[in-house]
Amino acid sequence: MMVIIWMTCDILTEKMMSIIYTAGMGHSQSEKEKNHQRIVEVAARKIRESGIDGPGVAEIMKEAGLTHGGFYKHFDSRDDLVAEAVDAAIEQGQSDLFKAVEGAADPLAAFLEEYVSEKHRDAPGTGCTVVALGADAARADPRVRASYGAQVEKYIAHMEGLLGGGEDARRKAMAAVTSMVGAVLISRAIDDAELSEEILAGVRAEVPNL
Amino acid sequence: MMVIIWMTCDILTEKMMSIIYTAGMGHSQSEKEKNHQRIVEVAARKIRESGIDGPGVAEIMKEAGLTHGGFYKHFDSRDDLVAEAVDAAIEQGQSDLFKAVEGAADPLAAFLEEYVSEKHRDAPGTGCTVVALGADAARADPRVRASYGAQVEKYIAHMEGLLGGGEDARRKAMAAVTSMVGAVLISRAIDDAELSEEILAGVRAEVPNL
DNA sequence: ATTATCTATAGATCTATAGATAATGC
DNA sequence: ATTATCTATAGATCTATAGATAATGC
Repeated sequence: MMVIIWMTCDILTEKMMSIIYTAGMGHSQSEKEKNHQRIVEVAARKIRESGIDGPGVAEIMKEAGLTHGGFYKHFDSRDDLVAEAVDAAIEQGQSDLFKAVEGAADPLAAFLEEYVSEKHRDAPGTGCTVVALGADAARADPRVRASYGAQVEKYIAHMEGLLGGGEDARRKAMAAVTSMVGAVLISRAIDDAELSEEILAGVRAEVPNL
Repeated sequence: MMVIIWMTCDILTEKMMSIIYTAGMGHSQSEKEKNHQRIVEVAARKIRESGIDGPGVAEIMKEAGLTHGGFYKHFDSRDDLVAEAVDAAIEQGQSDLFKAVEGAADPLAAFLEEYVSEKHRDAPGTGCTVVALGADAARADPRVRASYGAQVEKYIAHMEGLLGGGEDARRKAMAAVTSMVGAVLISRAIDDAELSEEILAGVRAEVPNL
């Protein structure tokens, strides 16, 4: 999408010209970096929505405002994009989550309300990658599996802190994380809206009792 | 695969001829039913291993000992096969699970040891469909989502019984089922073998404390 | 005659590449 | 001159179909 801004002043500096032209054509190095980042961001959303094999290269490029032929000047292969996109998806999903709960009076309750929610269920494209990749991750590139594993470990450590010490806090944290991930996964899959909500509410209520 | 048995006796009855021929050629109605069932069974395993979109029609037919052209005399579309295969996968996975734990002294412990196990983790093709379809189910045909939801409800009801009554038994059962599903899902995806086993062991140990 | 399966292929994908085009940056 | 992107296409899929072949079953 190219937006042309007509200016009433008579002089366009070289810099301004450059920005306007490259916004549409994109042949400078700084534009390439922005394009690269946009491709990754589009892919990070679409693979969470449609699975790792879901979106094609042409579809991703089109949504990033480019044609599919240019893709291979940015990435050696589709798998390379996926590896980058999974990392971006993990980072964005975690960052949004932590931002939403920071400073909460009851951090555990806030974390559960944010994660085990209908809002999260209905927005896989911007949500947690551990849920969204589901069974895909087990069949994916080693890089994807490594990133996935690191993120799971991070969630467990975070939950261990929220559940407040104790001898078997780590074990409880693993039960909590698996339950939260399972709840969002299942709530997305089932067609019975009532059961879907009941499962989310049930897990939100039970995890603090672990 | 066609096995021809050479017999030393001189007389082959019509019935015997029929069996030998149709085993290879398969043009009788009873053979068609067997072929249909074999296609469904192969698909039920392969979609749990590779996802709903994973195996192609040709690949499934080949593994069932047929050529891909004949597929559409058995099913109107690939989606129709998937809907049937998901039901078969759910039935087989549940049946194997319940058979393995029936008559156990401690039914809850037996259920957990069977489900939240490395054996289950390493055999998705014959395991629980709720885990194996993961995020695929959310994007699938309404028939698949309906079957998936019914199976989740069945697991919750079963777990409610195992956790032994109580006021919030159903809520605890939902936490238990989501944790079990999440644990097997995550244990399959991560590349760190130690963490994978730790998560399974942790959930096995914590679910009875719910 | 009917039908279950086979061979062959149409038409629609999808990943990746080749060569042209139009910009940047020395 | 270099390079980021574009158009066009090769080659490999995949679903679905058409018509031939070889069996069943009246």
